[in-house]
Amino acid sequence: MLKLDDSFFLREDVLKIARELIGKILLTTFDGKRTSGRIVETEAYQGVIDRASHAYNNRRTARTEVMFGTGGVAYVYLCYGIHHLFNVVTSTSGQPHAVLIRAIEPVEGIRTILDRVRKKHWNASIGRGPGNVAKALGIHTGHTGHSLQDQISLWDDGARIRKSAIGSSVRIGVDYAGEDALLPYRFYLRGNPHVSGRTTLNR
DNA sequence: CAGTGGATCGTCT
DNA sequence: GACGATCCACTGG
Repeated sequence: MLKLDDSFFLREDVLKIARELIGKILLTTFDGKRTSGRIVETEAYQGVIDRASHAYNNRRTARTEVMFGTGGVAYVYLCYGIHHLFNVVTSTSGQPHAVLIRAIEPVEGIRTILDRVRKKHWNASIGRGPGNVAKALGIHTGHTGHSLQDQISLWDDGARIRKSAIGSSVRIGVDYAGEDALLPYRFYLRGNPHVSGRTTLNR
């Protein structure tokens, strides 16, 4: 296992980073409980020029400020009052790019994960969808701004994903973004049961 | 499998 | 005061 260091996140090409994160391991250690999952679905949000992004048009607020800072940290926000959505902030200061982690296939700490999602038995929906990713790994809005080298970290475990195994599509739930809603900025591991979204999007 | 509606609250206007 | 980078339960085919 090789930890992804800052140089991975500081690059400018957020689409490339979103694609490369497919197959990587997202690991958290909270209260001595270690849980991890393989990333099987991501979405890129391309800063100020992307109408789907919270940072569109240089929109700086207390909430979005962290995206304008240096990459390699977490941006977690509350959606619909219920769901905590975890993003990886990328690029250098001033370029508010981010990658939303939309689905994981759980790897380590299955019992802890089952406790967190209040399920008794394993099933393929665990880790499916961004709200469920954060829930399974214990990530919440309080982790915004935290470095991705500590309690939350990303790893390359050596798994090699063929380019043809990664599909792309439009992003989910961004209808408000006008023509930017049509951009193919969502990436997923083909055939993986933990991937979210309609089946027609996942071919 | 697809479509619908309710839950729930921080954030921004 | 409106709404959202969602999820689940439930309906019908």
